[in-house]
Amino acid sequence: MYALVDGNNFYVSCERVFRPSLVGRPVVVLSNNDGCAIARSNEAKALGIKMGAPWFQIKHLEDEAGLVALSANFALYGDLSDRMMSIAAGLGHRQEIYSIDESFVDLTGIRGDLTERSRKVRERILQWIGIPTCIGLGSTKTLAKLANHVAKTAERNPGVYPDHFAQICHLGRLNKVELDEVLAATPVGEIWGVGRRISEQLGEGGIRTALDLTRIDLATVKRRFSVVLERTVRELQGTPCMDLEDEPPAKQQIACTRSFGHPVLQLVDLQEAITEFACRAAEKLRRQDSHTAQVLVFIRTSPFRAKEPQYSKSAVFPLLTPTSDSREITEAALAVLDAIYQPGFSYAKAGVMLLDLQPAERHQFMLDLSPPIEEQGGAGHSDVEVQTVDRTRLMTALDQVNGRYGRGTMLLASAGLRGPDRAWTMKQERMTQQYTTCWSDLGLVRA
DNA sequence: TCTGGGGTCCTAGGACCC
DNA sequence: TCTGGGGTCCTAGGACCC
Repeated sequence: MYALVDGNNFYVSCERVFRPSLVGRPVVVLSNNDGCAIARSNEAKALGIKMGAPWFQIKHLEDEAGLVALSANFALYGDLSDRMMSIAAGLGHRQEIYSIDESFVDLTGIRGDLTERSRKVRERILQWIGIPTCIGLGSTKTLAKLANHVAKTAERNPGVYPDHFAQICHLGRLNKVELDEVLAATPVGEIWGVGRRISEQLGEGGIRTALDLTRIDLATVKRRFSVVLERTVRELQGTPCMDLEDEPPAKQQIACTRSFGHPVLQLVDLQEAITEFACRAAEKLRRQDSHTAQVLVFIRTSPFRAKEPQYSKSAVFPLLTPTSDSREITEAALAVLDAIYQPGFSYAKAGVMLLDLQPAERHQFMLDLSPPIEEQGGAGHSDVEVQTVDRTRLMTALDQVNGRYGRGTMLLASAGLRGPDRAWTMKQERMTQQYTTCWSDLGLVRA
């Protein structure tokens, strides 16, 4: 049996912890650059605001309906997520943190009333952290996901599913007839792994509900769609096909990409941006103890400004010796930028991606074809080894300084020294405080 | 005027091998 | 006129997730 613990409207709930006046009001959290809505309170959903709706299209609801919009405060959400996850972990023996607001918990070997146990964990998260959650239980991860959907829907839209499923839904306790009723009430597009495209195609074939999907022929699914969808159908039928991943595998690629706050035309501005993205990506790379062998850079204009000339280009720089050194990665990235930059365009977005990642302990040295150096006396380390050690220590020091005194305390000169005055700096006009991770942002209590 | 960021997996097709 | 069989590896693109 698996449980899925999921924070309700997570980013909005995080903001409400420190600003209780937002409870009961329509609230959205906006993406970087205050671009579009990436989290909505129930009241905002009731206003008809869709996931991903551009802010400028819903801004009028500020005056008309009292809508509150906030800039994304990821430092706050990440910290509250950690706290929520540590309590959710107590539900069972093993936990997979699936996203910032969701975790699967393996309930194998847990005895007693699982619904009651889940309810207690839910209450503890609500009381200790302040985040409301829903918990779904099922015999496979896909069914636990479905159960979670049922729990959330029953809480928000009475009538779709039986009321007692609100907040906690244990599908494992249902008999066949009851389970079929739940499946029949669930549109196929709500199933984990069935997106918009596949949902449309299934609909054309008359498959509209989750129940229809469980009754489809497995061989046909595999042939007409893929092994991925076949696995989803099996899981829906109660056969586990996906394991819990309690130890997250190392990432296979690492990216840092941003849309700019203003259009960027000058190469020098792009160079600063690419330097920063490359250094951030390199930092993430070192955190997981990997090296990269390929650096990809892309730049592009805005596809939304259709009247302006469009340009989009990316290219890869292969590194002869895999590395996690910010200087080498930045040098490669800037070389790519030079090669793909075209003057005369208004650039809207750029990014750096590190590909072909490998464990740092695997060393690939250059084949040295130069003539052997005459005996210099003393054994000691070879030049290559000394360089590697120095470089590692330098990068460790860099990460430690920035970790302790804040991002950007020590940086490469090509990142520029203009700080927030840079042409491309993100727009974040509605930012809340970093209440839990920054001393100067602590909340004030007025007596 | 204003439209996010960061990932994963699978498949088809081409290049290449013997 | 007639042109095999069985592989691997890589890449681009599509689908999905939050």
